[in-house]
Amino acid sequence: MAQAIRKLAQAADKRAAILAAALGLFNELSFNGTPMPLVAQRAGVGAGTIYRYFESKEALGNAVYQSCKLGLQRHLAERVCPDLTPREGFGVMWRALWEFFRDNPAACRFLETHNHASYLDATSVATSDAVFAAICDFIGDGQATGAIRSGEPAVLIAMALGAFIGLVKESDAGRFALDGSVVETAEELVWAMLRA
Amino acid sequence: MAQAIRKLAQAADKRAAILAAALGLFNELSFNGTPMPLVAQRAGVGAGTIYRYFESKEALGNAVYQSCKLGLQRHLAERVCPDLTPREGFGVMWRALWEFFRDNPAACRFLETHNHASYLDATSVATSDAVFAAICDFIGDGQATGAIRSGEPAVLIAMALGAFIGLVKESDAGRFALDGSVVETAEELVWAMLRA
Amino acid sequence: MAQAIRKLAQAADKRAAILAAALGLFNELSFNGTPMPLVAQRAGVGAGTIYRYFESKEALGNAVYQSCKLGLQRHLAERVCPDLTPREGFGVMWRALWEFFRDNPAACRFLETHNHASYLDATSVATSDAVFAAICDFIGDGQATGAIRSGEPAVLIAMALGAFIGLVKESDAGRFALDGSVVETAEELVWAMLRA
Amino acid sequence: MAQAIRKLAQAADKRAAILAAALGLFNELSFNGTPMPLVAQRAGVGAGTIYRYFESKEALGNAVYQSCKLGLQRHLAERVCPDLTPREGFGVMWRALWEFFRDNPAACRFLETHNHASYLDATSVATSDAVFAAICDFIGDGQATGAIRSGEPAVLIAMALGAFIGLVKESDAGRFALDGSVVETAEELVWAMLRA
DNA sequence: CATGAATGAGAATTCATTCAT
DNA sequence: AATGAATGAATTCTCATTCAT
Repeated sequence: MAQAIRKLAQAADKRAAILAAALGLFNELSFNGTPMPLVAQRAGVGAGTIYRYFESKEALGNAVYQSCKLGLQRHLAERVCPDLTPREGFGVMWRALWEFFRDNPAACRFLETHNHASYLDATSVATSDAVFAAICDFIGDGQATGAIRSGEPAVLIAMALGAFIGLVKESDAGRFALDGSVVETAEELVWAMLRA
Repeated sequence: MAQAIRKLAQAADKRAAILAAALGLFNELSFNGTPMPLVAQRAGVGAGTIYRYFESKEALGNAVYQSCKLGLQRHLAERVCPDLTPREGFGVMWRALWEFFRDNPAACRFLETHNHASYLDATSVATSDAVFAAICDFIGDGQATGAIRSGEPAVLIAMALGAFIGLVKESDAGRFALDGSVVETAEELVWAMLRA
Repeated sequence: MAQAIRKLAQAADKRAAILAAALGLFNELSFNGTPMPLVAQRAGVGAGTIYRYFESKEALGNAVYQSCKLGLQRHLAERVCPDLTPREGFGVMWRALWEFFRDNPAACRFLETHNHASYLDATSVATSDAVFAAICDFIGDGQATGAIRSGEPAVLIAMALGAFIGLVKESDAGRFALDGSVVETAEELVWAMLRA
Repeated sequence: MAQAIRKLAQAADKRAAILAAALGLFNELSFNGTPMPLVAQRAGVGAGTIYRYFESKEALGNAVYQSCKLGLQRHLAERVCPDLTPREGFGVMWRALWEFFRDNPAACRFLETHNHASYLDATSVATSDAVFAAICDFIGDGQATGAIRSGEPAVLIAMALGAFIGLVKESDAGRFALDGSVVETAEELVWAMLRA
């Protein structure tokens, strides 16, 4: 029994190592630019081993994508709290985004600065939609209280998230350092955009 | 002479056809996922012909990137005008972005929804930097008059552009239609973010 | 002791299961087209277990081949009887072939409708030669009594066996059903070919 | 124009070289045991070149099969002649088989001593059926005149062809030399089997 | 003894690039 | 200058075999 658990743990470790290696390389070289043997090497496993955990490169790409999206979802869900004013709620969400980026920069960059259209499967798209919808609900609530501007929630979210991703991309391009104080200022700016 | 000009015109046509074909395919399949023979086919030229106009696939990728970026730059430069209030100036720029997207959706998507890090050369990066800097200057001017919030211009630009790109990406994801009225509303929101 | 016997029995079972699984798969997918893990799966054993019973895939292929050939040999030897007229003797042998096919269709198809040249070892070839030689002797006896045509026995056997295998192959191709009455008729035809 | 023809000729040469190389190797190593690069090497072309002429290894296997079958069909069709007695007609066909083997031993061995079930496509099967049906017609005609035994033509053909293939296989196994005199004798034996 | 996860050499196939025409 | 057939290195993926458990 203990043995079986150890095996599972090892398998989970390998799976995680492969996912982590793939995430890093997809960021550096893009999905299509990353050879599987390189993923294997960085994960410290044999090339064939990847195929014990993932059906194909495409499946690996989707697994990486979903693992990142679900990580973000969990991160947000853990921090969101219903008993807050809209302004406080927005602050929580914005800082959650920031913490997610700070703690998982690779995941955040992979999700948001790459184009996944050519390989995402239906499950991945559904996952992405679910996360987006969850954030939309939050905006909808704020609109109900009159604290947040009226208008299609999806449009507001697209712009607010876009602003955050813009910060990530341009700081990656070396135009400024994305530290806590910038993020704090940015929070106020985005709130100025959203508030009624 | 007339012949020489006709030849140049043909050559320019072919070059343009190759660039256009590559742009479309890079958007659909990503840079690394696009085979050169497919570019040739869609451009209506022989595979070898591409190499008369571009040294390598990487060179083609950079040419596409620069052609798109310069298109954007030209588009913006043509519309910007020094004798406007900051609010008017911002409106001009925002609508210029929108028109650029409306008239060159492929170029806009390629520039902003893909990650080019693995193949961009120094010239491409410099072009990108120049466009960004030009927009920064505009913000700096507005800040000087006190009409635009203080703070690092690059950060403001990153967020404003990010909001626009967020609209493009999420509308592509089918979350809403990106039409003129949405863009008009969005202009106000972003101005709310930028104004002092 | 009882334990040791049980173990042997289990081992024999596993060996037999592996041989049977391999035989079926070699027929369906050919020797080179059959993966060892699939053999293991169909035999209900672990992939590594096969290598406790057989040195290599090639050794397994040879074991399957020899087991089939020896099965055929035994089948024929059990039925052949020295005190018969040549015609009766031929009838016995022909029907033995037919029964072998009826009772072991996989073995018969594997032996006779596949080309084993690329992996058979000396022992397998020797086994095959021995079976062929045994049948040749039978023909030689018939020739001695004048009941069977003169001529090289090997040629006569090649043709008679060939006719039988032709029936198997073409019935497998769906051209007719190979039932007892066809085989009975065929016996007469082949005898017409062999008799003096 | 002359140029275009030359190109076609070169392409046909390459295609033929690939088919010939594949045929030889499939005989030696079996279809599944033959690596594509080895086919390329023996054909004197690059590995990628094969895929300009054949979609996949399976397609190559089917092309080889069909080219051999059609070669046999042509060979038989050229020699068959309606104005012969059944005995003469059979002699013509038997010798045609023999000449086909003598002139195209690789094709004959590939067609008849290998099992193609795991990769043949519908076209290949149809080709095979057509050749078999053509030979069946011939037997049917002989039966109509009363010169050939009654019974299902397919069964008679299966046995007659089987006898021929038996000669090929056992001579390949080194049991005797398959020369003209053996084939002549064999003709009589098979006729003894077929005649009324 | 039995297992099956792990491996890496080798398989099929693709594709950036060249070059004879 | 333009072509597109040819190439072979590189890619994705498979599988015979091993070995820790």
